[in-house]
Amino acid sequence: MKRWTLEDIGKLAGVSRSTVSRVINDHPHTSPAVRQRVEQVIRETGYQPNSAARSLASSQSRILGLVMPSLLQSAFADPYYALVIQAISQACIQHDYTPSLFLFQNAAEEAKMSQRLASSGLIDGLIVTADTIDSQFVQMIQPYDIPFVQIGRPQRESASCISYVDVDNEAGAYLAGSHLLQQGYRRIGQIATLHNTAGQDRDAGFRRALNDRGLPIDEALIALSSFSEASGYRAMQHLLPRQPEAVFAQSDAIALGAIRAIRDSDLRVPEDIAVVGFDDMPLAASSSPPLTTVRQPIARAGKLAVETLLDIIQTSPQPARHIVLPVELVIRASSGAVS
Amino acid sequence: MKRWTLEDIGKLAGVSRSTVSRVINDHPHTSPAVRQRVEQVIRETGYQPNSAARSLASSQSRILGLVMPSLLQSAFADPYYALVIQAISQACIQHDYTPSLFLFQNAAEEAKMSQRLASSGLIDGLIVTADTIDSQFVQMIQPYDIPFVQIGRPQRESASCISYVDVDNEAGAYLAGSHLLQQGYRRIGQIATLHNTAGQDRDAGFRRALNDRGLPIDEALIALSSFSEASGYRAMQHLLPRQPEAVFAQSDAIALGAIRAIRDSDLRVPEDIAVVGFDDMPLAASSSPPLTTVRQPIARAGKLAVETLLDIIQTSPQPARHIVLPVELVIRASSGAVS
DNA sequence: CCAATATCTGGGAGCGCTCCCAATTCTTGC
DNA sequence: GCAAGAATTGGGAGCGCTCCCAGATATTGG
Repeated sequence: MKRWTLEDIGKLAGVSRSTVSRVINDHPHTSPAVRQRVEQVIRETGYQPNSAARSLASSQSRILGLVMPSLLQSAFADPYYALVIQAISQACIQHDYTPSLFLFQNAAEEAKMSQRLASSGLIDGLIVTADTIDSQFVQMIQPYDIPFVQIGRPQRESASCISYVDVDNEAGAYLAGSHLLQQGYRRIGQIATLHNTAGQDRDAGFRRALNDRGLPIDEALIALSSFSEASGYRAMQHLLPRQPEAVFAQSDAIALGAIRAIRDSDLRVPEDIAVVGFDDMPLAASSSPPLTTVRQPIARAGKLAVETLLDIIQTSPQPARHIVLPVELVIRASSGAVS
Repeated sequence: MKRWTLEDIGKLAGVSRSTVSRVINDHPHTSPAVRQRVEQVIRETGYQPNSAARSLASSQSRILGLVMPSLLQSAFADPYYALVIQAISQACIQHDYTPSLFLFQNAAEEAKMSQRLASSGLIDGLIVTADTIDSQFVQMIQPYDIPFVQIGRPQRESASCISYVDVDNEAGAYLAGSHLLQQGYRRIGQIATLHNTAGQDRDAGFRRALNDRGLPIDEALIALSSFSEASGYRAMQHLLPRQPEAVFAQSDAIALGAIRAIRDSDLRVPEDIAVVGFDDMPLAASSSPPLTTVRQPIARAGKLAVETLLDIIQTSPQPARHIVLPVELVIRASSGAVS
């Protein structure tokens, strides 16, 4: 297949380069007859404009970068990331943008790439999922003027000047905690992940739920974990001797691990210990028992992140956009509310 | 931050555009003194070459596309894909290439994008994970002359002329089957996924293992499934009434679903039914019981796919490269071999 | 029917690089 | 000490597009 150029197509259609360009970019001031003829030729030749030339001339690449800094091997296995990636990829394609993926293993890689990402012009904007407390990535790209949006709340100091799309983790955890209280449980444990902002917010919501009912927080019933099944299992093993009646796990993966730990000790869910998760992953509905959990709209968040970023690119970075999506409690068997 | 150009850097270093270009691209014929001066200026300014201009002039983008056609929402949740993506992203960055991700939902999207991917010059090469029997994607890009590598064996008709990186699914399933036979099991079931080539190969290996021991295949003990936990659960439910002594599940996700189904029927693994999986996902080692499974080198396969693709790009598409990686059996508790 | 305006079209300039060739400078050998 | 050759360096051309302006053509009103 020949590599056609605008000029070629123009010649074949009997018009100039510029006219073909106008047709392709849907600019006004082209007569319907000409437009049709050109479109015909484009269809017949299978012409595709050269993206490099386009980028160079228009100084925009129509490529969006998705950056996930310093993920542990296991952390990335959480289906959460797969869903985020999928949603963003979808949204990009829908808006005729190309998604590029940057998964970094360590700070050195981040540093090396941040400059390139920000100033080679390869990428029009960045979506960053850097809500771990110690991630430096956002600080590294802020000095550059590349548009970016964070998924998840940034750390407090910088939150106001950074655009982000988040889900209402605090409210979700509040719902989860309140639900367990409503079921009559009093010794309620939590498996928490405090090294990212989502975990902190969920922790805050959980505590507020207990406070609102006048229940003191028993710190011995709070176990720390990372966002993985195995780590949820371990955390639950620590909690078991303290005999909680119920546990709020900060993610579904953690909840699944916790359930496994409970069953391995020959206890039943929810009869002996009730469990609530967070995320509503596909797995949650079909686990044994089906998991009561807080549904967060991951796909919508991803889509909104892309659209917010495009808005920033097309209009102006100021003011920073802050979007917080509502979540809902999905009640299933694991919390003892349904048989 | 100013957007520097080669010309700017040249002026600052007292040399010409061309010399700076030579330094950046590590071409020979530059005096050490000049080279050092230029590198100094580049460091001070933070200059990054404009990728669009580079692509246009050199007609290569240093972008690799990763295409995953028509994945169901749930299929993508399988950590397998996350690991593949991670490995490929890593390998790209290592080789100074940028990975782009194309997840397609349906055939229409595939058709629309295949042409663009193949002939806009945006992408230097493609890695395709299209081993489902009915995927048309490979056929759609074959007419173009864009280099591509498939992960997983292509369908028979086209396998010889397509470069691919695969793992030895047949041998792995043979190992799994033989292992169960060696444990003394005779009524051995299989949960199979036949709509992709990996599943077919695993099926063949499993059957060969049984055949080699003179055991007839009981088709009633073979249940069909897709690559998901939930679907493994359902398949196992079908198998349970037939009372298999052991089950070979074609993936770890399926195996986990099967184990859940077995336990939900108040049977034990491995005492009542032994289970072997395939993949050796991170989860497999820490499940209850730990899963005997066939370890496939996903990260290595991803890395090799990238490197094979780069080799094709840099040298020639001919002859087609065929790489089949060995797998190994990892024996854990679920097959009854260890206490 | 022609001037005035609105609509359409063509071509020059330029985006920031790479590639190539010619010009310049530096070596080296006899 | 000077020619022949090798190592450096500079600048033109061009990659395929977009953007803009000027010229051509069509449309309208008086």
